[in-house]
Amino acid sequence: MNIGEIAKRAGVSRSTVSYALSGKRAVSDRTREKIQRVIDELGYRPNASARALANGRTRTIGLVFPPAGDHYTGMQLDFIGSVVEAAAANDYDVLLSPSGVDSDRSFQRLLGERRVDGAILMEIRLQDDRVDHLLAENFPSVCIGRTAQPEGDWWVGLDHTGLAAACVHHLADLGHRRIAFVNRPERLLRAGYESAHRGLDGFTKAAAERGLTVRTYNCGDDAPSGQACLERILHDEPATTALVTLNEAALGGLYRGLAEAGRHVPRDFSVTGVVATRWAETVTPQLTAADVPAAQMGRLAVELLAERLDRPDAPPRHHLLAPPISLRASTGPAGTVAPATPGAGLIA
Amino acid sequence: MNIGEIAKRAGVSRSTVSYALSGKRAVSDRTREKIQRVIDELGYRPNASARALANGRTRTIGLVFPPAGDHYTGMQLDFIGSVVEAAAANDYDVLLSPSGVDSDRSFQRLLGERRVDGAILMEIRLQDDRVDHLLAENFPSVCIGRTAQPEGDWWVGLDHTGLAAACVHHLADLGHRRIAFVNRPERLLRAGYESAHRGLDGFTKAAAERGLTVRTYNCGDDAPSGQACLERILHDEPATTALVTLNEAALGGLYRGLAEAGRHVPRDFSVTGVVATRWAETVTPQLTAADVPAAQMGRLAVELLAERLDRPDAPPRHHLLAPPISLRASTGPAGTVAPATPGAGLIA
DNA sequence: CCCTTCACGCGAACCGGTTCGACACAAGCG
DNA sequence: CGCTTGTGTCGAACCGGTTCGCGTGAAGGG
Repeated sequence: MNIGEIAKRAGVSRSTVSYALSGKRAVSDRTREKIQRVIDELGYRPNASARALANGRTRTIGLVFPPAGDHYTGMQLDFIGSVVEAAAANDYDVLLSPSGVDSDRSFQRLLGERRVDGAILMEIRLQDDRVDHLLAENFPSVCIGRTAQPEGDWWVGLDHTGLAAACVHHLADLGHRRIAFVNRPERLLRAGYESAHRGLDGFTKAAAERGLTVRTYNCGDDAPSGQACLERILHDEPATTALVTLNEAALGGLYRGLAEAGRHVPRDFSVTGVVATRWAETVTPQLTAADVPAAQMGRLAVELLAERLDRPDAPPRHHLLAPPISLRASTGPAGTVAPATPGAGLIA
Repeated sequence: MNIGEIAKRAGVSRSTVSYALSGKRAVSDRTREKIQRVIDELGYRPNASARALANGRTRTIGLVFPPAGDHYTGMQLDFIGSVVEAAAANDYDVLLSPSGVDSDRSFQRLLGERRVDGAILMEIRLQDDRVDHLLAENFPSVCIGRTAQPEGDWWVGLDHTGLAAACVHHLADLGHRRIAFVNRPERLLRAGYESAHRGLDGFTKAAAERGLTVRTYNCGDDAPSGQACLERILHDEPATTALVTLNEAALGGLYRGLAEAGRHVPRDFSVTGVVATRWAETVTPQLTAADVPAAQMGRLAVELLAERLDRPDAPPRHHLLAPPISLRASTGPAGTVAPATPGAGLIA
């Protein structure tokens, strides 16, 4: 079931079969039909490895998606799904690599052994050795996220600074004066995760601008951590009336903490942040949040990469997205009422 | 940067380099070291396509994960993550294919073009043409889930029938007499999705055994659908006091619906089902549920596949898992109190 | 001292495609 | 009729590895 077998049965040479398939040279209708008949009959499909070896293209892209922590977040799932689908639409396969750093074995396999034509990197850090490495080698890649110096690179990014700031302004406009910021885990912040840093920056600056009293927290990527974090927030400053979060995995826990503290959302306490639509709609009340347009970002990343692969010396391109805040049900005016006490939130 | 270049610089033949690397024939220490030095210096890594072509193994496995609907569910994410990690531990890469059926282009690429050594299939249907196809071709594969006739195949499955029944018994033991079943979307049930069918079966039979009054529902894989579904449940039978669900994506919506109907969980209404730990802990109150041990299942699937690849004519193996129900906070005794009225759930 | 044995290395063939140069043949032109 | 042009096909080389058979030289045994 290889090209030689097809050639033999069709009574032509291997090269003619190849040309009939690729169309790169003219083949007479009669010959082509004869070949096609044999191919259909035998269900022949050209071997991908042989083809990749011969023409240097694997038609596979690598998706480097390090686990953010012990597990994956819902947002990562959305990215993966959208990348895979966009890739399939462009006739690319997607190879997954759970690599966090340059030196990971899986990263080496993907790139060093040329298993992929190009790569899409997720979970970008401000200083990212993977990105540096690829840039130095001029290896075709596109980042979902951007480093501290993204100039000259290809990426699709989210304006975390602006989004976090927008959340602050939204709350300030509603009259909130004491708000908390619930970030990703400290480990990720220390590692230099872009969203954690830029989000914190945007939050801090906007809060200063508006003269708000703020505290910032790191919180594990899971519901129990979220609950614990909320308890800490109310313990540190009971007069807090709102929070902004980037941590969608903790969201359920934050809500639970509020419920247990007797704070009714949104009457006694407003919650907002940067969270993908799908997850924002899962909680009760639905979260007013800046959307993370994961599907769009995945698609854009694949399209940029496809372009870069087609024209190896095209100038770098990028997309910086700043989606709007979707107003749902989790924010409201800072009450003129006194800080809630347990039970106060219970009058429907 | 190919093996010939290395050979030239080390002053040996290409075959010697190959043997030095693979260890399949003796190479003198002196020669090996000389070769190794050149390799380290140039950062050489053998080309994966060439290697795959030569020895017929790609060291890549395919993960076929059709989107369950418009999007992916959290459980799928857990499977993907665990498969990727287990594969990396076994020195395999993972190629993703969003194929639902046999004839999908991506499925053809993966298998027909021999991009992968073997495949792991997710989202199995009772009658599944992908599985039939692979079985007929004796293509090395392992299913996460099982078809109606799983004998003779390789799979890792969950005893959905037993788990759904266990949920029913748990609720019946607590005194609930009227319970609802919230299944996956009707489209998936009609398509023959294993979990939807076996879960429904187990639920129905156990309920009959216990003489319960039940209604079953299909529900979209998202929170708004869950909320709508819950409204329908209470509209159809206001005396319903509990529900069992397989639909983790709808869970947030079910809870919201209960809250809006003024039913307090677990005092007025019990909720349980089959849901992965991570997601069960996200909702408030945390869900009492049969765990879906996704990490373990992914790992087992990879291990089975690795075994099958190493020994092509090993007899079929499988694992049927029946995890216990984790008691959390969402179920309680059927109240002797009258059905809740709005507001009644608010006395903390 | 000769013959066997073994360790080590080399060249060639092969995996299954793609692609280039050459060639045969027919058609078109003066 | 000879010459150019164009069309369709073929053979060979190549991509970058792996593997088999063989040759060489040194060591070991009788």
